[in-house]
Amino acid sequence: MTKIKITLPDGSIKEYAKGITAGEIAFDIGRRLGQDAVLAKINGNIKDLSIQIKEDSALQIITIQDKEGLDGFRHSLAHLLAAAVMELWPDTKRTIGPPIENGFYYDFEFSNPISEDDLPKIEKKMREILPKWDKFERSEATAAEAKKEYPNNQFKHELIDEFSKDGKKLTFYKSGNYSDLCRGGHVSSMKSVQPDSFKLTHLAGAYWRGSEKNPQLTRIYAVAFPTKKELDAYLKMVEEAKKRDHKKLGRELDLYTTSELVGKGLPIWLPKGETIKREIENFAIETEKKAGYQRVSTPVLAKKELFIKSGHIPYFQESMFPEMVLDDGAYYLKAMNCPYHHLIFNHKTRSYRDLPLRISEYGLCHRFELSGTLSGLLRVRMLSMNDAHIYCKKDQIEKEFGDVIKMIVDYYKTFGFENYYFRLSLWDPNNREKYINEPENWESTQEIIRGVLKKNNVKFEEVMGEAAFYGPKVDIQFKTVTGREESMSTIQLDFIAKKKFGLKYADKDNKENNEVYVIHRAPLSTHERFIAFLIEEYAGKFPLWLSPVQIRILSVSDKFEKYARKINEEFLKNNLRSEVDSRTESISYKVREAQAQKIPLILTVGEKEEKNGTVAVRTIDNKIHFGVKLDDFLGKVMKNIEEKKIKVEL
RNA sequence: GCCUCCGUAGUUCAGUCCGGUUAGAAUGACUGCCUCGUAAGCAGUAGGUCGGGAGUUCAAAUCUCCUCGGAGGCUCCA
Repeated sequence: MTKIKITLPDGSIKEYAKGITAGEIAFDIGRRLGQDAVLAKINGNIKDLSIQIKEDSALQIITIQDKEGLDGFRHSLAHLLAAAVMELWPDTKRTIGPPIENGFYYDFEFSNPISEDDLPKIEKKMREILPKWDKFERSEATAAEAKKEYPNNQFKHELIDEFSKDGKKLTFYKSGNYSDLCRGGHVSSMKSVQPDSFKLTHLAGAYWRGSEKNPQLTRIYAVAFPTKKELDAYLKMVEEAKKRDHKKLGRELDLYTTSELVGKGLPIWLPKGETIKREIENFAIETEKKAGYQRVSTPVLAKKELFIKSGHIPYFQESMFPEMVLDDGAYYLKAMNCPYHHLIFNHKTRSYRDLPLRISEYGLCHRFELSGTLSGLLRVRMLSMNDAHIYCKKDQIEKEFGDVIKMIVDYYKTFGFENYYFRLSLWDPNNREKYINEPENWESTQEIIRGVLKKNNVKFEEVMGEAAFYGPKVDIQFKTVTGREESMSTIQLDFIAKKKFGLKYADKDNKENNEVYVIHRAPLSTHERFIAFLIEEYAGKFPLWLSPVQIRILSVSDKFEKYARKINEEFLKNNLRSEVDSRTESISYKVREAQAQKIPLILTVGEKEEKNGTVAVRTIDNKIHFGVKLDDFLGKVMKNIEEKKIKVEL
């Protein structure tokens, strides 16, 4: 029999009979590896373990510990879920069941709707079936054969037609007596799967193939980890994350509220939330001033004609609040600031010397977002945008774009964000009707932006077909503590505004030039979303400069109230946000309450402090510093705020 | 907008499945006592048309329908 040489990841070479499967090799290397094996990477390509190897190859066994292996494990459980559902409700139409970040899901069309109360029943059935399963057996089928497996299931038929294009063979995988159309990627044996390593979590509606034009299916979500220990750890982490939820903390810390009488997606900022908002806004004003921006403010309403001119009507109309008809025409609430800024650009004759012109505003916009998408402060209908538009020539794009990226990185550094990456959204040249027809502009500006990202050495990925219709953009993606990914900041290049608004300037030779590029940017997102991120990122423990109450002074008893008031006056004079708690409660009680309010500096004053002109300081990390000289304290606090430090050190 | 789930004092929750005394608790608020040294002193008082509306019933927080609001998904997006 012919032998083949297999090179393993550690560089060692083993000889096997030609036609051996990767799964057999895994068992040959070690029993444990054989059990944990999920997939094989042969010469860099992910393959099924049952694939026969017929020539000299490099082989890496992928186990449940690897990303691909974990996916295989989760996907195997998706098969099990479908099997359980099909046993319980045989006339259900099954569709697809991929692995996802912490588990998997499977989409079904049930003939009678199920409810979340059915999940334990399904879970029980899965555990009943599990011991009857072992290896996944691969088989091939033609489209006609495959369709027979799914009578009346138009979803599977659609997939079969698609996958069998060009006469390709379809593959089925079977374990126990459950078989499903599948391209592979499973655990080598279900015997290695622990019955308590997964949990069905919730139901959700999901459109077939992600399009709202298609029927809506019932999606069953599950979490799954190789061991119960890991599953429990994950569930615990989710519980912890819930404690940081900005909706919960926003209420507990009196930052914002909502009212049915006002309407959904319309938060009401309370004094403490407003303080944070104002601090962030002041920071932005300061930063933008240094960066050469000019600040404006524009009305929240405008006539319909403005938004027709900008093209937002009808293109963006369904995301705008409906028109208000008055005696002199129809008005709309603005959903964006750009049209106004373009008018500002146009309000006088511009020269090349004016460029780049940077116009900024914290503009209050209103967008009629679908009610189902609203969520706390993360998705709202009232948006306080940290907006600005940069009007520049093509040869200035690189510098301006780069400066905005630097500004964003600096902002994030100040706020202490680390969990983010840049996403460059490009046009799709094969889908041209979606985009403004300026192929050369698309290609050249995308190249400029890509270069800027590389030059700034930031982590970024590229996505084709995600650009706005008027130009490429860069979004900065951020992961919330609950694991959801959201866009935080955005920079967009626009080469349609110049046409819509006839933007132009006089060139050096006094010729009219219409090549005005607009950069839209919102580094600090909207106040609403940004503060939602901050609350969760800091778990409500804001840095001193942002804290709504920076200092609370607790008097040990009535006798020391006067001293407490005196130092409070001193703090207030220095523009600090300080208050006195002189209630005749125990010190423990007052400390507890101040801690719950996450006040960064809790000062206690009694006999010793009054006599020595000192304070006892309790910092947010629960450390107590006794006998701190008042002047020292004040100096350190002022410096900390000035430098926008994240932590307080005394 | 669509799917699943949820809505009871300011807040967190019990009671809802299986309709039946004046709807409970904790915490917060208020009043009084306590004058207190670093995460909860003691006592009392007020606070709820059970999100809103309609229906079924002798009787509805509880069952049905509509509606408003919220959560998680889908689609969309800062």
